[in-house]
Amino acid sequence: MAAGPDAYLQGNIRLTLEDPELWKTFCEIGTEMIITKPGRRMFPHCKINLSGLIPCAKYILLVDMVPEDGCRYKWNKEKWEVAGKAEPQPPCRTYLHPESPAPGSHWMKQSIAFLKLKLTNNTLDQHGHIILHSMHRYHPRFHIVQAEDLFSVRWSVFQTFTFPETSFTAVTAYQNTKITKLKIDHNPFAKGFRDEGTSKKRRSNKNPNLEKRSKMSDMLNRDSEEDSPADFCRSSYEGYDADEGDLPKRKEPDGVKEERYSPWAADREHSVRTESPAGADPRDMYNTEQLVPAPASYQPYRFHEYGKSPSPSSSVGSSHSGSGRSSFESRVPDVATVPDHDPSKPRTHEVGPSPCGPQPLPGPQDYTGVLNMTMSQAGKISHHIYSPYGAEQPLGQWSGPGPAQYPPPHHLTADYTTQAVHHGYHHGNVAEWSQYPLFSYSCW
DNA sequence: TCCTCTGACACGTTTGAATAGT
DNA sequence: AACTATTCAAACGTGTCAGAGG
Repeated sequence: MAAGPDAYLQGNIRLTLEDPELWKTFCEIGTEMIITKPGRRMFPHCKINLSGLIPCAKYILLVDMVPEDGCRYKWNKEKWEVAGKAEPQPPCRTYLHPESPAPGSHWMKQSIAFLKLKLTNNTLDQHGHIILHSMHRYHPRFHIVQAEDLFSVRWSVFQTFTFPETSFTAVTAYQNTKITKLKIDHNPFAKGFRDEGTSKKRRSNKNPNLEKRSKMSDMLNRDSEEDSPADFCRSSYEGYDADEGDLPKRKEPDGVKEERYSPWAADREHSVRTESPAGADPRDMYNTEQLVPAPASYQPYRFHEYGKSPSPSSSVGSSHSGSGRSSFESRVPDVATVPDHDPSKPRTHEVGPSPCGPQPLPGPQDYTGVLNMTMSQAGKISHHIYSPYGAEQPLGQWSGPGPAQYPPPHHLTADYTTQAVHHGYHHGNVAEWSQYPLFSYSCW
């Protein structure tokens, strides 16, 4: 797949985010994603390109959401402010791409969209949507697992990719009118709300509030013309770092180009990646999280490279090429390996929170998912894998929708889950990985 | 009073079955 | 009879808005 020339070669697998410019546009303002009880799709969508896979080997693609930090936020007069500590994490769920598992050739031949991924704030959700807290910040992680089926995933290599520009704040109603406008402008489903749209009827009925919105919209239009993205960013997040001394520092280093991006992204890069001890565990050689090299502004925040960073020139150069795509390649050998799994090791919190890792989350974490899996360790996992095509399909009913040309996946075992959590992601961000299990739920 | 969340609503897109045409 | 193109309605995905509730 044509990853842009900005993709620097770090390994075999290259993952490219589609529409990075759109993502960045949102990110600069502070992306918000609506979460609803029945579940809401993301916009922009998570859409990626993959290359460097072994054409005949099968892979499984997964997405999950991880908190950016341990804070809750509030929208106060045109900017986000910290509003206290985060609520206990809801059950962590993982979205399995409906076509998984499929050969590398299949994944590489076209873009891979996670269109049906839905976000919800309903902690009792029965549809397998990803559960998030409103007014909290998250970012998606993309996982690529080489595995013949979901059973063999346990022995496979995880490769995880994140894109700084995809971080967002979960909300039940849009807070920033600039985001609303952007969504309306870019989401075809919201065409009816565009100014030039045909829905004058509705808009002409405006109440004072609506009028205010309209004015705001006009202002926004002007803003868009007059303000640089950096200004956008600053206007939304000013004062945000000054609120709580013990909360993650949000201020950008002076003169760093990160100013172009929202503190969401930049902050995460600081807290999660920059200071992580690299390659502390030999297993890291097989399990990595890849921070996608983004435009130059992200460079200082590049995630640890296990002591073998690509030359800055190559990465910087690539990031400037403006290919219109964020991409990243994994350096991890693209082969299935058997993790050095020691079942006697503690399952959770086996390593104390790294001082370099993300802010520890407050309060008791909800490990429902992990517990489900762990308790069923002797056999197949007992929790459900949900399918939008058959809501109540129990685990094991993986007869996939659509691409039935691929053998139906098998079961995930509990052991697999714990491995995924404690081996698949055992690297510098130990606290993060151990707190956010990968496979408490799967769905498609 | 403020903030957050919810559900009904209008409007647009997507999807798939039914029908017509070749 | 088989295939393709078109039509149409239902389902679905959006943001808006008023009101509930803490």
